[in-house]
Amino acid sequence: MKQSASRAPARKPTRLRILDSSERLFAAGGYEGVSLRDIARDAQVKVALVSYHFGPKQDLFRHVIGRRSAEHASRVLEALEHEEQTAPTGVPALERVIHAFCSGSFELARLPDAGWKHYLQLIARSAMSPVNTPALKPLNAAYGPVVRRYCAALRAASPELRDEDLYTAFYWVQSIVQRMVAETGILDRQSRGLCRSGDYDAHLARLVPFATAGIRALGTPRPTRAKAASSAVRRRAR
Amino acid sequence: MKQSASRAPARKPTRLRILDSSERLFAAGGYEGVSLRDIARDAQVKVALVSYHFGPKQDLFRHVIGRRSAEHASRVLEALEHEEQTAPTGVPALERVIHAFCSGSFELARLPDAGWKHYLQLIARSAMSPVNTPALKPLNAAYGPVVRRYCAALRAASPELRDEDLYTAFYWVQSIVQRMVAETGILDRQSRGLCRSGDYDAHLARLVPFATAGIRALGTPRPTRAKAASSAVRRRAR
DNA sequence: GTCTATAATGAGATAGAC
DNA sequence: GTCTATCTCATTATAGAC
Repeated sequence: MKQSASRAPARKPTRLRILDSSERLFAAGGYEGVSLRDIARDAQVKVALVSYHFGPKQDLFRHVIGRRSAEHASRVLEALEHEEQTAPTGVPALERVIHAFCSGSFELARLPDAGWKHYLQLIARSAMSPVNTPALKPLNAAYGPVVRRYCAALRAASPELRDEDLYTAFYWVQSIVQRMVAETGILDRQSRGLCRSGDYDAHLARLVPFATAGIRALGTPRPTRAKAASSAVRRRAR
Repeated sequence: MKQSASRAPARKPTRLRILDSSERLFAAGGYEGVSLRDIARDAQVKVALVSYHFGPKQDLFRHVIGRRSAEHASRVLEALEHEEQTAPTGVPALERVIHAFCSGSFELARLPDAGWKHYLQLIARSAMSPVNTPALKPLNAAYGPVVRRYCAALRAASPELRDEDLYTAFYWVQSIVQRMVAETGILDRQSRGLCRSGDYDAHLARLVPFATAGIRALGTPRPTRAKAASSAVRRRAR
């Protein structure tokens, strides 16, 4: 909390500038797509300073993740706990669980501090890699409890669902949330500007009923699944 | 179609081996995460041969995309056209449109030829980058018509939906499909082995009713959205 | 088509002066 | 903490012999 003595425009501390630049560039270019030199240039420091403060590149990357993962995870968890405390029966309804999960990330994505958006883009990107990104272990550690608690809440909210349906459906909700906070611009283009990536109010208002109805539909018995699969799979003309 | 004269184990042509290795490695490591040397080693050729056959790295990447994008796009389109031809009214029901879209990719993902899986992983990964991957323009060209045709079919199948809801919901279905064919292994771990990434029959049997019910729910009028947004957004304790 | 050789650049990391 | 200087290695790409 010490303040600079001069009247010169107070520059952010070096470590912070490096972290912010890393976060932004890693989110845009991926771990391998960004060099320490890119980061140093963006942060307006010499390259050696990056290594001095954070060691090897992998450690810098883990610092970027570790700076926000715990707070993100507790945010999402607290949203669920708030629902559990305010629900009359102690068991929040399905749509409240969905709402808590989605809004927990959406609220961070639209904060004026763009850092949160970059962080969320970064983990969305990391979660799409089929192979071990340097952040895989720390991410699992941070978000494992979140997944477990939400699965338990979903289980309580929809006892008619089978476990496989529940896990898969929750995975799909995660996929959608990560995709939206990634703000790739694809939706804006596909809709010719009708939908805007940053309109999280609209996304939330649509996603909650969409996911709720989708999950409920999995609980209602449906044809033996052989029918749905056979009709088009057999058409192998080409 | 010429066959080798000797009895030695027929090796695939060089260009093909390079393309297959590139596809596999790019899918796993991303464009920047894989070097031409990695590819040459995997394909068991000298590095110079890669440049000789495909020019600079970006051109190689575009060759990898271009080799399958047209066929993938027509597969997905043909699935829709087949539904349109067999539907009594000429307008396939919502769930048939969803089914056509998902099965069009799922069928390719589980072919014995792993190349298709790698290709699908690669485009799923590229679609998550917030910034221009070298494949962005060719991908838009190949899949633009697919998106337009499916949006039109969804519009015809659910006239009660607003355009914004339709575009967003279809974008979510795309997100889920891409996520599933990416086969990251995350779902397997979250479900502790209960769900398996490669079980596309199960995925399809769940995704069609999930998405159908989700989209239908967007057509039913719902509270002014101010309610859903206000209840939890205002809790900003931290 | 395939090879060796090499050019030209950029990468991550460290040593040591200030 | 910050800088300059440098080391070592890997990268893409090309030239030219076979």
